[in-house]
Amino acid sequence: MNSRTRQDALARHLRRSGTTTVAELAAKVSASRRTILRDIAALRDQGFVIHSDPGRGGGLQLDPQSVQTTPRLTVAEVFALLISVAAMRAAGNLPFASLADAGLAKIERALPPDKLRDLRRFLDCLHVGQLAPEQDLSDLRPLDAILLPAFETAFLTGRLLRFHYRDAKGSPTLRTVEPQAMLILPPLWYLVAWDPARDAFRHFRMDRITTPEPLEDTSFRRRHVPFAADVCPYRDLKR
Amino acid sequence: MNSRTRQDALARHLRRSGTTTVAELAAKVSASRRTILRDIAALRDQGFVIHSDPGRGGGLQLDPQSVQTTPRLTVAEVFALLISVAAMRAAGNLPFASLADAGLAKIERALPPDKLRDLRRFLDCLHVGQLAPEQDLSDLRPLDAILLPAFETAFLTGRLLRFHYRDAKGSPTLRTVEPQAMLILPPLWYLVAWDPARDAFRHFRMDRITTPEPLEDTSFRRRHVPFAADVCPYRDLKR
DNA sequence: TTAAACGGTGCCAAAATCTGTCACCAAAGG
DNA sequence: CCTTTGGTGACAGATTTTGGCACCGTTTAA
Repeated sequence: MNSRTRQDALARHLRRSGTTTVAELAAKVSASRRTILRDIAALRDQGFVIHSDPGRGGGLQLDPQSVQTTPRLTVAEVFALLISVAAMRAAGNLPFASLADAGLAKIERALPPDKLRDLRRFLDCLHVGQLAPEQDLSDLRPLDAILLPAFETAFLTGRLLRFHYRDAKGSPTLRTVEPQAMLILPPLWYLVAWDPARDAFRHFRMDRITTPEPLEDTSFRRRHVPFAADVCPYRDLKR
Repeated sequence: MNSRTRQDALARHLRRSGTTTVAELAAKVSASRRTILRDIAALRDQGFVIHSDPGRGGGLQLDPQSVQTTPRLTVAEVFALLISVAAMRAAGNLPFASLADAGLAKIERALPPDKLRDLRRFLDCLHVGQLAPEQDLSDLRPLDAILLPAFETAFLTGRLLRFHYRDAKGSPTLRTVEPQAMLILPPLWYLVAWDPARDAFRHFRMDRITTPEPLEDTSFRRRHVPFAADVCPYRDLKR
């Protein structure tokens, strides 16, 4: 057994059983008492707080406060979490927001710098507001997981986006547009894009978009997006 | 230099510089070519995807997709994130929910088992629904960060909770109640509790609660919470 | 008071592992 | 053909880890 894996095993055993003795641990991982004591010292160096009581009935005890959770997330999962929280802020007052923010900030800090830049650029295209109450939500459907990576590449590399769209009346069309922004009006999500075929801005409800496909063409320019009532069904648009 | 720190240094250098050769890395950490190649193999074993091109102009290239971020979160932050997402689900359809869920599942898995049990018990007391539209939201205030730890201890250890409350008319009272459940009707949060002084269930809007204080008394019992319109201003209550 | 059970430290030799060197192979490009 | 690049196997020496030992301080029970 490797030195590192043995120390991990010791930490796991300490977490499970409230109190243990050095002899027990030695039997568990089949190592000598001396080695266990050295490993305990190493764990303490790594920041684990391990109380020890000498004498009969004594033993080792891991302070659970000192154990930090270190999940391993992929970049896409971090994207999804941050976008979700951005949407939640739009929904109203977010309880315990400061704690959740602290957690998200830590998650952000762990991103590699290029991914962090991408993330900020992506979130810059995100606008949140409150939906006007008279909106019809009867045909709302859950969003497809394919949308996120497609939108990511389209926004980050500035590509034309082609997709099938089913409008409010249910008639399907194939669109090829310049993606400019995303608008969150919970529970609805919109893609705000310039439609070259119509020479005008259009907003597309995301749950009506299927089979999105970023094209090779990156020749279009960023435009100033007019967030006005005649373009999007929003109320009180704010960042 | 330690074997592990050297491998970390190599990973860092690979992340920064797009393409590198073995010879460059060897010069960087002043180790032999053979050692570098062994370290590269170890990194690949650890899950890093490193492309390699033989021949002139070739070299090593780290696939950024394979780099996982490993933030260090405290238990309270994980609580806050999970509660926030529970609230968000209540707000409507959650975009990219499957990805965010995968991230949260990883975060949960990294929790120590006793904390995970606590978390599940706490979330069991959480009920979400949709607010009836006629509700008055004019005096909505952000929640105090002190509430979360107080509610945590009250629910997990089953203690009486004492707090100051300011009702809809603005008149302040001091309450001592048995906390039974939490109700989320975005953007409002309610504490559902049995009030022994009135011998009945009461719901308290959380943003009207100040200075919560868990008492020593743990003698009360869990009750069946009636989520009915006459108790809570909810619509379509669902888990 | 004594003895046993517990954590903790210093030391040293044996065991295990890591490292560098060397020879050599395969692929790519001139 | 040669050069440049990654990749593998083998082996001896350097380095680290490990286990055993003696010993210390504390606590508790006999």
